[in-house]
Amino acid sequence: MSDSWIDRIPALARLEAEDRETLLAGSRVMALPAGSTVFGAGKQPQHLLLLLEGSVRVQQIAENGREIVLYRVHAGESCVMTAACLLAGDAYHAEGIAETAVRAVAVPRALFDGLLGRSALFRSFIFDTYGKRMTDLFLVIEEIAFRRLDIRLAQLLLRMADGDDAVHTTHHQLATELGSTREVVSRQLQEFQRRGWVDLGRARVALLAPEALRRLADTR
Amino acid sequence: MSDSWIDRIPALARLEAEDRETLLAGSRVMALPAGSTVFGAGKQPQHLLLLLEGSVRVQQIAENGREIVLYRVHAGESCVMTAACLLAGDAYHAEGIAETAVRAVAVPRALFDGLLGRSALFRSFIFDTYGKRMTDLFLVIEEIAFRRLDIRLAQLLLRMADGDDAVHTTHHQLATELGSTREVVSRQLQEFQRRGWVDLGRARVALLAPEALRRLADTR
DNA sequence: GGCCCTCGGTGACTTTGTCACCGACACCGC
DNA sequence: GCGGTGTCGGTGACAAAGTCACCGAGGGCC
Repeated sequence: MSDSWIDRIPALARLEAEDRETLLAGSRVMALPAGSTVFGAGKQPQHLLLLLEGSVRVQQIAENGREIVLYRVHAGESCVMTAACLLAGDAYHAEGIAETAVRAVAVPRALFDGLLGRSALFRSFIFDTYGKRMTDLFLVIEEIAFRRLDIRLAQLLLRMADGDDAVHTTHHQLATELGSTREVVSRQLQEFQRRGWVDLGRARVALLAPEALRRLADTR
Repeated sequence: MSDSWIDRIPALARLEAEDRETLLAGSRVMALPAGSTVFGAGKQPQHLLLLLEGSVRVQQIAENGREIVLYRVHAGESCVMTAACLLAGDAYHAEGIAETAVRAVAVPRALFDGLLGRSALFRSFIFDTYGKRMTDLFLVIEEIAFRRLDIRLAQLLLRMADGDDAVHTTHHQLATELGSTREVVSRQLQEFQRRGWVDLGRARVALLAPEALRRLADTR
């Protein structure tokens, strides 16, 4: 039991030996290719997912086709959405997509509930993520309801930039991150380009003046 | 122990005698006047709240003063926000306001965690509310990001109407429910009035043609 | 009556979203 | 190389929503 997947999740590495054994014995490690649908779209999961590697993008899709990214689940985190909708028996209103190849642990429902009962550590691990997701959603609401798009776009570009100050993403993807539409994002990017702040290519935005973007991003 | 506040919460009425006693002994019933701030605005609570009577409106406020109602906690429900932010140690991003006079039970943190461990029933009670809140937030995001305001306003009016097809609310309050602004709501209401669907008075909207509003509310 | 605060109406303007359409580019098979 | 096909992004015209500044009407209170 010395070197198992449990040690990849810091919050769980300190589980008591007994709980650790139960978790290891009862759960199953699975691999998912990039782009696969982890949950949602009607599928009713029977497991709690713990992410070991990769990241999962959770997004909502409206019937008119517009999408918005809600939050991301990263390695070492649990996907409480599955837990909540599982235990509450509620239908999904969002879907999870593997952004990269993903390795995850599937914990069956009964084991999940049992561990919640036995281990205070496991409980606080789960509740932590819960609170985090909640906070994420509050932030999303605040952004789309109250903040200007140009400011949010500037922030997004800075956040997504690689070491060479370039963003390799389509306008459509940027729009989805912001809960907006391609046309609006395109026009805003053109405005940035007109000001000499960025250079636009196919599925690529080069940041020529990150400081200017930063100034905009920092405005209230 | 025959007739206590626990019996007001159906999900907890079936708690085992022992847990029931612990909960009764360790928690405290409190009363709050209408309009008081239940949580938020920097206050860090040390209790989980269970609502016995009344309702609490949870809303977010931006620095520019715009507000949006996120969800409501009703009698018989727990305010998991307090729990989550409590256990995660996270700061509040929302505030809870008593809409009516409120009677609630404050469960200390240690007792809350203990019960989570001992009682599967209590766990599922808490997780149910968690899932419900999550779903509420998804709905809010979908609404403000993707749905037309006139449709949402029509739905809101129908939902808030009393027995006489009248809504006793200011335009500002309606705007807060929708995450919009007073001017926009005012103009939309005037459009409804122009069509003969409503009659407007001070802090009052009379629904003259609920069927017409219903038709609008039902459009995709 | 005078004061003050809340409530709502209004015009001019900006920002954001929608719709329909178009051309440029990349990849693929031949 | 050539043509086909799908993705990507540019565009104009317009509609919906939000912003700003200001105004007047009502209602409670001294």
